[in-house]
Amino acid sequence: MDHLIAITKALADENRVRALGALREQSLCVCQIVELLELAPSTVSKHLAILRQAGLVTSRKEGRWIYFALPESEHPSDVTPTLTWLFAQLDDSPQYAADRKRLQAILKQDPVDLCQRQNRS
Amino acid sequence: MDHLIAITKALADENRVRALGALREQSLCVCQIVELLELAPSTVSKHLAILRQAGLVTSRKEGRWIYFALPESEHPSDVTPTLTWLFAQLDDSPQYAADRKRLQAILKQDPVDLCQRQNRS
DNA sequence: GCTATACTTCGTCATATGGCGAAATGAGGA
DNA sequence: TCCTCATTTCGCCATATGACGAAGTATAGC
Repeated sequence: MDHLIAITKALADENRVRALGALREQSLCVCQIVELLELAPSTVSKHLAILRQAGLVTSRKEGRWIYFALPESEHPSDVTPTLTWLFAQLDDSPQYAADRKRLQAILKQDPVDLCQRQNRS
Repeated sequence: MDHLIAITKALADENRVRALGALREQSLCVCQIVELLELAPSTVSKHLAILRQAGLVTSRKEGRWIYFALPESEHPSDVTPTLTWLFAQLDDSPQYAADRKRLQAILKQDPVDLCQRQNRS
């Protein structure tokens, strides 16, 4: 029950749901999610930590960057049904559609530039 | 998206999830859910209002009693996939098993007695 | 009508949550 | 070694949430 509630609490925030939606197609580094959600890096970092503790995302360090991704579906503690349900709910959402579109533009930019612009402001 | 977040927020509380689990088999009046959750009637009422606003339960007045139930699966705004997912998650939960057992005992009691005992304390 | 009572609404409180900026961490490159 | 910089952790604040009891609503029964 504790794990289930950790999952539902993690999903009970629009920005965290949007982050999951963004990770549906590919893994992303923090600065790309910061760019999408337009929140402070520290805030996004906290959101991602909550998602990770619930087992809804994994993170992998690659040099100075940390990439977040959805867990492998082969993983034992399986949150796949949860994500399947969530994405089904998301498919009709205008917010999700808008995020997908904006994400395409973000992915075209160099992550280095993204981060530097975020630190400057 | 707003509706989705209303649903996830409604599910982000253990007592509300337990209430949904209790309603899986049959509809219940408020005093029966009060008895199960061991919370003040006013607290339970608020929880049920949140579940109702999210469309996860319906309520039907019958004399002095108000019965809560899961929505009919034929209903247009369908939360069935949500409840299906939730119950699948719940099936392995010891808390859910314990609640089911306790609920059997509660159902054997006269609701009138339940309510009167709750008002007395 | 009046009373009893099942439930909801209101007011209040303690704690949880989500936001930010400043400081800490840790890996790459000069 | 020292600096840069992507990310996290910390400290703080405003608001949201969950709990209760008291007061309000509405219905059954006298």
